[in-house]
Formats: sequence, C-alpha cells, structure tokens
Amino acid sequence: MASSTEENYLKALFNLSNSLGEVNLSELAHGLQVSLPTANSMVKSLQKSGWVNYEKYKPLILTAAGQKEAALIIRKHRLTEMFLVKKMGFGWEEVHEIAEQVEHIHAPKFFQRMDEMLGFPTIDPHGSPIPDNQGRIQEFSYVPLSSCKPGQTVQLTALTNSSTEFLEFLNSRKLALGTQLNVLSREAYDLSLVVSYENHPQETLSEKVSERLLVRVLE
Amino acid sequence: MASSTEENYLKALFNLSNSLGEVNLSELAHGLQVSLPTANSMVKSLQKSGWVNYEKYKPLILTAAGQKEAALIIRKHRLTEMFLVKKMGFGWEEVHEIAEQVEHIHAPKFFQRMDEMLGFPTIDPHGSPIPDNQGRIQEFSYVPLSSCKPGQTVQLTALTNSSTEFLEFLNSRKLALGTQLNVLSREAYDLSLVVSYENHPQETLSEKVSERLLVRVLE
DNA sequence: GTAATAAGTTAGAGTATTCTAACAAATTTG
DNA sequence: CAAATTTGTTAGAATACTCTAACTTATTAC
Ligand SMILES: [Mn+2]
Ligand SMILES: [Mn+2]
Ligand SMILES: [Mn+2]
Ligand SMILES: [Mn+2]
Repeated sequence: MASSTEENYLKALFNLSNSLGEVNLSELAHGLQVSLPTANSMVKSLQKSGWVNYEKYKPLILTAAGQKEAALIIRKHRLTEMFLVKKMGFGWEEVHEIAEQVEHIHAPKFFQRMDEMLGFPTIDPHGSPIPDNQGRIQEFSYVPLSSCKPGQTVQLTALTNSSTEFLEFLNSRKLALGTQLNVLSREAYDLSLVVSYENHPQETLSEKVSERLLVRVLE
Repeated sequence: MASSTEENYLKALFNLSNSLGEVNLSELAHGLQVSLPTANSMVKSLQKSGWVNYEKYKPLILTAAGQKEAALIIRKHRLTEMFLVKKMGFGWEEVHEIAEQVEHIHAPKFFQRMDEMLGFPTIDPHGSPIPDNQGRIQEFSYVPLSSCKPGQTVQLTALTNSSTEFLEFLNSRKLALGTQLNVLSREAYDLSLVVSYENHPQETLSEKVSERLLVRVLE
C-alpha cells in the first residue's frame, strides 16, 4: 500500500504529465517542493514498486498501474472537495487544503458514502472531472476564456488553477461556475478582456485571469 | 506539530493512564503493538517535546500539555465517529477504524463544522464523552452491568470496549445505547446475568459482556 | 561545434520510526 | 531474602524520506 508521500508523488506525476504522459524530474521536484536528489531517489523507489517507468536521463512515465492509482487518489480528493462544499457548507476556496489530507484516508466505504450522498457527481467544485471508481477520467473540451473573441457568449465551466487566492479573487467578482459571460473587447496592449455578466455590465479581466478560466462557447 | 505517530502515542498514554495519571511502559508498548525498546525511545522523544514526564524505571505521566493535546485528538476521533453515524449513515461498529485515521487531520474548521452540524454533541456513538474544544472532559459515573443486582432496572449508557466484534454481538442482540434492561438473575457459577428488555423476555449475558456494558441505574 | 547552462545523478549524511539481541533493574515468589 | 520472573534500558541496525555538495550528462547558445 502506498504511503501518503508516495501517493503525493503519484498525483504530481499524473497532474504534471504532458499529452505523451511524460514529466521531467525537475518539474516533479518543483511541483512537490523537494530537491532534485529527493525526487530522483523517490522515483527510483516508485519504479521498484511498479508505478513508474524510469530510465536514467529519460522523462518519467507512469505505468498503467501508476495512472490508475493516481486517478483513484484524485477521485478521493475531488469527492472530498465536493462533499465539503455541498454537504458541509464550505466555500470552494477552503476545500483544497483539507482534501489534500483526506485523500490519503484508506476507507473505501467512506468515499462510497460521499459519492452516494452527492448523487455520484462527475465534476468537483472547481469544474475538474471526478475519475470513476475504476480510475477512468472523462475528458472535456473546454477552452480558456483568453482564447475567446469579442462578441462571443460563453459559460464558465472550470478552472485551470484552484489556489485560494485565485478563488477569492473570483468570489470578489461574483464569478462562479455556470456564470454566462459576454466578451466585449480585448485590449491589444496587455491582452486583458472586457466582459459583462449578470449584474456586472463591464469588468476587465487580465490575461493571467482569463487564461485560467475554462469556458464552453454558447454562441 | 505532533506527527500521527506521536498523536497515537499521546492518545494511548491518555487512555491507558490509571487514576493517578500513570502508565507503565509495557502497557503502552502492548497497547500500541510496538516493541518495548520502540516505546522506550519514543517516550524519550515525547519528553523532549514536553508532552510526557519520564524518569528511568518510573511510570510515565502525561504533562498538562500532553493531556490537553491527547484530549483534543480524542475530541476529533469522537466527533468523527458521531458524524459518520449521524450524518453519513454508518453503523456504530464501522466507525472506529475510519476515525482512527480522520483524527489526524489538521483542519480546525472541518471538525468545527462537524460539531455544528451535530448540534455540539457531548457523547460519541459508544457513549464515551467528547472532550470540549479546550480539551476538558465531562466525567460520568456509570456502573458496569456486571455489578448490578437482580431486580434492578438500568439503562445502557456506554461501553468500555468498542471493538467491531463486540458491537456486532450487541447488534445481534438488539442492544443499543438507551435500551432499558431488567436484571432478572445472576448465575453464581460463571457470573453470567439473565436480563430482559424490549422484545427479549430472557437473554443471558456472560460476565465478559456484562462488565463491558456501562449502565445508569433507574430503580 | 565548442562553451555555457540546465538537468540529472551519486555520495554522504540526518531525522523519524521501527526492530532484535543483550543486559540491568525492579518486582514477585516460595 | 535469594531465586525466578517481569519490566525497562542500551546498543546496533534497518527503512523511509529528506537534504547539500560534488559531479556528469544533456541541451542551448553563440
Ligand atoms: Mn483540489
Ligand atoms: Mn495530499
Ligand atoms: Mn473509537
Ligand atoms: Mn489514530
């Protein structure tokens, strides 16, 4: 059984993997806030356990078992976040840190009950998909708001960053998942976008913000 | 901040302490299922952190800080058990193992919300008191059913053992907290008790069982 | 295509937690 | 109270996870 530390490595490998399923050691080390030698030795040990394919100087690749394991931890994380928001009244900006701990609990029934009580949700409070109990993940094809053109109407569906600070920023602008936005114009100089929605006839969003907002284009 | 391991030691010291607040090293080692040298070295390290008073060959005594710390972990454990039973539909025989893990989560708001949602309960699903958020514990003066006399009517209020096996035994006999029992007779040979309650006009409870049932004497 | 830079590896060490083997102190027994 | 037993301690070692320093390989820049 994977330790909490190993589980965090698997999750990081999974989340940092590019479209080819590859990650560099330095990205992994940076993502987990550990030194390069620490990540290096840990990866060797994950290889021994069969979670990772590792060859000197080559990019890291999760094995099929490693991918499934990682997805199941992410499942626990996202179910927990959803439970905290929907059943315990937490704000979406408060739940990540708690879920970061709860995800390591070994108690299948505990997460099964969350799943049932929530009605088997498919996305978490930040719009990310919840892997199913086999570790399969549904892929969505959302686009960043930053890629949208003036005149388009879109619906906010997910985020590529769920830091407390970013979520508090969104709270302050009353931007929630589901909000419909009209793209009014783009400032050529800094690529900021001017949008309108609900009771906000005109709001300017920096590129940094708009590229972290994933939307579905309505028209 | 105490590690999960240290927290488990503090809890064990707290729970195993006699009326003088003392525990032997061997009891501690046995309680935690570790070797004597392991417990010995751990106790020395707990002393360095100020949780335990330790002198060679003397019984172990938790410091005031150690007692409070232990009580606050027990608070998280018991609140969790109550939450699992009352809000998530678990049976009282299923919750201890889960709570054993959840108690180590560092997230004050998480347990505050449980507390609120439960209406600030004072006992857990097994009748044990839930320490308050200052680590203070309400003491009850219950007596073991084994000490009761034929003719007495009592109410089942708590247990001195909450193992899954024992709880499943109680489930099989429809014995729950709150059940009123009439003590009919005691068998002199093996000290078993014959009792009646609800739809059970006659049930024999071994001494092993009756000494683990804590009751309030009604008449 | 070198030279400079970035990325990755090895060596060696430290803390936390655990163990077994050997020994010492304290307690119980007859 | 001396012997037997129980309890507690020390020494030495193993595993998991982490670090810094030193070195090597790979990549990027002229
Ligand atoms: Mn999260
Ligand atoms: Mn985590
Ligand atoms: Mn319990
Ligand atoms: Mn525990």
